[in-house]
Amino acid sequence: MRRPTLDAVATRAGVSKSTVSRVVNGEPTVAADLRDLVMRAVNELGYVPNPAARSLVTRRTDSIAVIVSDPSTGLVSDDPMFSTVVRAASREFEAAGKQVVLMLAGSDDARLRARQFVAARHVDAVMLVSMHGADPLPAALVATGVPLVSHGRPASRVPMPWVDNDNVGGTAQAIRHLLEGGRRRIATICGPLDMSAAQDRLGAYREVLSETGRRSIVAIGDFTRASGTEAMEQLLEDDPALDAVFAANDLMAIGALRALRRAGRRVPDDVAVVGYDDIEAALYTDPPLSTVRSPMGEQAAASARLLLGLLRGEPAEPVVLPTRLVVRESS
Amino acid sequence: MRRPTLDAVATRAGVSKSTVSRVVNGEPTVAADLRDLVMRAVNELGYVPNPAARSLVTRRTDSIAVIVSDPSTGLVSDDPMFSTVVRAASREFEAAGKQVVLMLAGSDDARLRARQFVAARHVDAVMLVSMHGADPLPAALVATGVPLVSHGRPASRVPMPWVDNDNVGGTAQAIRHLLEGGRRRIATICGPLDMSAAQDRLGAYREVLSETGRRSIVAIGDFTRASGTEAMEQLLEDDPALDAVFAANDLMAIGALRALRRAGRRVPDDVAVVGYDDIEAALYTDPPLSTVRSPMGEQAAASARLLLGLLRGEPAEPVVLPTRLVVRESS
DNA sequence: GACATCTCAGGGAGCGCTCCCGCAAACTCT
DNA sequence: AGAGTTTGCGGGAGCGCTCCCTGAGATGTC
Repeated sequence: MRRPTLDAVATRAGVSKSTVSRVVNGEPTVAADLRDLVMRAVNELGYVPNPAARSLVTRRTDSIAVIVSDPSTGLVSDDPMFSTVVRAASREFEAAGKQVVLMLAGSDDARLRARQFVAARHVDAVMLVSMHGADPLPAALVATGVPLVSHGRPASRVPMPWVDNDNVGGTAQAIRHLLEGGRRRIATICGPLDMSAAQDRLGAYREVLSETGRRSIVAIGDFTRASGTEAMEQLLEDDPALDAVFAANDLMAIGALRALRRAGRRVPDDVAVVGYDDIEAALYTDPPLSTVRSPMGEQAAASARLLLGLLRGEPAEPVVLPTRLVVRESS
Repeated sequence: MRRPTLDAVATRAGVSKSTVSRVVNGEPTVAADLRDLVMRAVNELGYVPNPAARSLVTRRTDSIAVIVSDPSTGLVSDDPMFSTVVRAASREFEAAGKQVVLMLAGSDDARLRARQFVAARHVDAVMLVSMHGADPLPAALVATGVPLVSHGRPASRVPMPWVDNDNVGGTAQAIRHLLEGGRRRIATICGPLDMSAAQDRLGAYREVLSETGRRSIVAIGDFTRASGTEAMEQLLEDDPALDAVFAANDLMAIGALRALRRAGRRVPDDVAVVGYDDIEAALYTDPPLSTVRSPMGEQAAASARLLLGLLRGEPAEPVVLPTRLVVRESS
């Protein structure tokens, strides 16, 4: 038993396919009585348009790919960024009547699939999330001619609009705050350097310190809790006299807190800690974490809106959202 | 300028559309030399099949909806379950060549959209995540006749296979552990009671306590950190002499730790705390959290595999995955 | 060698929809 | 009142693919 088609509805309502199509698509040029007739037939038959047939002729799919770089190695992690960004973007897209196709660009294989998928015009547009600089996917997608937007400034120079938060300004606020608090040996745990957010935050840290004639103390993490712990241990070994640490995200700050606790350092008395992002967990650490609030959900929503605008033919310029320091008890 | 079609490839290769179709779909009944000829034309033209045209005739879409209940009220939260489950399921589906369409079933409007979307056969199958008992969506989806699976046993009686973890066994282990540690007044912070996981965990808590002749001390949360803090404050007020608390998930346990800290109770000396799930954050609390390890990612992957099996026509039975207590320093 | 069987390529219908075109009826205007 | 314009509906081509059917040539059988 097959689902009812436009033709079936037309026959039942005693009108033509064209009229049913017009009614279903909400065109105003249909007489009210005919419209009612058609709607009754639609409801009686439980008619739902076939999206494949529709998009075959319209060349639209009304769906948007959200492509997230996802490390294929290791376990799935509970990255709060993923949840916040994907949800916020999804809400925005769904409100605009667009379907969200989620793709994880972890392996080379997955990236190839994503490329093919977009090339096949399975989606009308693509939103890229947390791409690494070395990733060839963004450039490959630009070549398909599909509208694109990046959540976060792309690390490599690819021509596409993006939305980011003020990484430089936010970091500068954090470091100045530590300096004003009398901290003299301020270390940082930075993120993976092939990502623009990590680069920008590290750059701003260095910039502010060099302005005041202080030297940088850097350990490299990868934005995970575990890497924060490791990096902190490394820092304590490198410079046991450090009195503050700026972690490039909260997850690493949480990891650093653990390392400090195990090393017997008191926070903030011995070492001040400041994170970045202000995820919900930052409120629940002991002591509660000072951090730079980045509007992650807003950034994702703004990226989504930018892309929707692009789809309507509006121009798109990069957007930088403001950040602000939230001082709690860890600094 | 339009994308190349099957016809274009056929003309270029000097064969028929049918042959190109066979080659593209990997059918073995094509002579090797013809196959090479076709593949060369495909590559030269950059041909990618049009998925809409294909699914119009095959009545398959090769995509699967993952529908997650998402509270429309309030901010987007950084629920680690969302990240873990969605990623694990996506990986499984993508490995099987299926696209994942993510839908958030927050508002009634979104639920209606999801229903229509599935009714339109925009997807071949549906995976439901963390549905509430009162939600009419699961039953509505069953009515569409699309293959379904639920991540977590559905709270209401709807006929669909599901994968869950051993909520009862896991909770029982946790409570017995607290009893064996000499705890006498064991409270619980349970989840929203319209969810089966919350029901099962609360039921097992009550069961074990009543076996030993002890009374229940219950506060209700909603699986968020904030609700854990509130519930813990309530519990301390109701029974200041309590010496242990079992939180129905780690997020609420983390919230409870905060309330205990603010109330000046030492963990585990004054109050032992045990959570549920063993999310990564449980390792980073102070003290590290004892918890019941539920294989969340595995559960999601198993749900996905069950659904893929269903799609291949295999039968599907509910699955319950084992859990195990992980004792750390909070108990 | 005659006939049946098998293999593999091509022809073409048809999936369900949109949208252009044409036509008839209803207006408007001088 | 007649010609021109507008409005609303139906007819039908065509989107790009799959898959059934047909038939030519290769292979097998006695």
